[in-house]
Amino acid sequence: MNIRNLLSDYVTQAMLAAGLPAECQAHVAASKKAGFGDYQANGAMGAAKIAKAKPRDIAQQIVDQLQQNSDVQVMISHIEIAGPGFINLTLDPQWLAANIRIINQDKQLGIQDDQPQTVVVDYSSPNLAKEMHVGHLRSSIIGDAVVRTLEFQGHNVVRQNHVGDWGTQFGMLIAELEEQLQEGESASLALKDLEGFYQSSKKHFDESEAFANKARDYVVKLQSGDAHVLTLWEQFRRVSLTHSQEIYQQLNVTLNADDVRGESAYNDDLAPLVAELQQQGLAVESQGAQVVFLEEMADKEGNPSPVIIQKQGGGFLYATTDLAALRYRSHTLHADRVLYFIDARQSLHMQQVFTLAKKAGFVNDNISLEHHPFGTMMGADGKPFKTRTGGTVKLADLLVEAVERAEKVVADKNPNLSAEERAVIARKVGIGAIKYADLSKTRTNDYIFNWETMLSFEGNTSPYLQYAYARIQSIFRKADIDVSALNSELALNEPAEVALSIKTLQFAEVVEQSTREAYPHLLCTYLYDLAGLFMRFYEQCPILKDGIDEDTKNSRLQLALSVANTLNKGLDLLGIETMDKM
RNA sequence: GCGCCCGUAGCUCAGCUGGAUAGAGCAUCCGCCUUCUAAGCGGACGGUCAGAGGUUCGAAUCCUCUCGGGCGCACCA
Repeated sequence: MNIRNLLSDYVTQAMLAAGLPAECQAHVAASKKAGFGDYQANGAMGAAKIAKAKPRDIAQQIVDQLQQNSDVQVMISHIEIAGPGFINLTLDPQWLAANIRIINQDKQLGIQDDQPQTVVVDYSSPNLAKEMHVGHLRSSIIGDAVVRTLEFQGHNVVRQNHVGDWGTQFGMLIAELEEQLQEGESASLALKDLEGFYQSSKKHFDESEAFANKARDYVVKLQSGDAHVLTLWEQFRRVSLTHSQEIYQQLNVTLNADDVRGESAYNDDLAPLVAELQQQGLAVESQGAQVVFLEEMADKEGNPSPVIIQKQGGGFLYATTDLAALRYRSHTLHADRVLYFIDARQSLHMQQVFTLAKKAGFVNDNISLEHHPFGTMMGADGKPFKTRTGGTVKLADLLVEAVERAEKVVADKNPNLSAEERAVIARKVGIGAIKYADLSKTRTNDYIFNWETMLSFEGNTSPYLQYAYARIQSIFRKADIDVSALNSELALNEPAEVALSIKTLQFAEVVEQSTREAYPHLLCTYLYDLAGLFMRFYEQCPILKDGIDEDTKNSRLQLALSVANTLNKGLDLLGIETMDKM
């Protein structure tokens, strides 16, 4: 149940019934200020211009029609026209109360997408040659939040972890691995420190001519399918994927081994793909390379945008692999949408690949190809986030630090917890804080990573939301009844109760918008507002205190339940865990 | 040079398809715990929405230009 869509439908019907042209839009939105109703329809002003009439007269005609609609009569308690022609709509508390009861009986919290789509989501996609670092954080957690939300809406989501598991650097790594294995190391032990391994093999490569030649030879052997080299490559790949998988587990990211479909998976498709582009007359030789010139993306002077799909030496590039992946995603996975959560710096590349894929017929006509870029994670100095010594921050280290810092705060705030409880809470709080700090910002901007603001746990942070949830659970424990079994009439008398009910019932609107635009921060803002309204309700509307009659108590318990369920689900969609105590 | 993104309170950020008096948090200051968890609540202070034009009933939001910042632009991914 989506309040805004519902009202939008009613207002649109009313506008048509009032004889206004179909092009007129209802423009329904939640009101920003108290005193302007709960929702407002702003379409009368625009319609007045089209109909060449006075805005307030048009508004009155719309209102007259609305008042004849029996559904509106149930839903809306008060309609007024204000200012130049705003139509302010106040929701009926009884209608709100009835809907709170409905969502309390519904695991989907009133959310059901009527048109399930197949959505392929490309996210995380680390390079297996190196250890996962902070640069992978945003893609992994933003992508995962959108994936979880799409699945909750009932879409068929196909995760694609397009890992970097192919290319020239693997010759060097495999050669290094071979040497260390000969010294009696096991693969998993040799690769325990993946970052160090990469550096030592790079050093080896730079310093030893013999080793460098071997590395180059292994690249060729790898690509021609040499059994020995392939075995080494598989060992390397397996260990590296295990590293990633550990990170996903700690981060509570839903990717697993089945979702991995790396660059190597498209290896056999690349040569035929280039041949096909040549046959279509799209790819031409230029300076020894195979290039497609896209006039669709020409610059001011009309110079088409070049996409190199094969190097002069015959090697393929990531554009080629991405094209092959796109074809697979459209023709084999039958995607309606393909979402890419990739750094904003890749925008030009993504646009080229999308344009070319459509032009060459590698994707179906009505597919939606979407690059959802994000900015860089910055340090407090406003420069890309690095360690004190200027190195790359490993994701594993970052997560450990988050949990350690959280544990100190948890111990400080609540000394009554057992060591076991404290450890579990610290993990959920620390990981949640790091994820929420990222998810709550508009993804397209760079964002400044700051331990202090993130773990101060005040204001718009995940602990605030988790705390709101824990407070509600604490009430339920104290009430000592099965709150989910309650199903009596609610009475929403206090302004804090009404405001909280409305916000709770707006969950569906926010979920819809956040997947449509792939913006999890909309969900964060919503949850923060919801938690804030709950805190106010908590202060103003006692539930279990003396002097509260049974009906009021049961009403408030049910309202609190709807909030708890919404907070829990909302945080779950962000990949953040809740707890009953903290 | 061309292209993309960005510029909102001292700091970190919201501001939805143009809507009514631009909102939070932090910081600063003032209140509220013999407890439904103070990781909280209430209040105060704080803005020429980078600047200039334009579009219109109405612009932080759309268009143009200027300034300032970030990032891309043929054989790495």
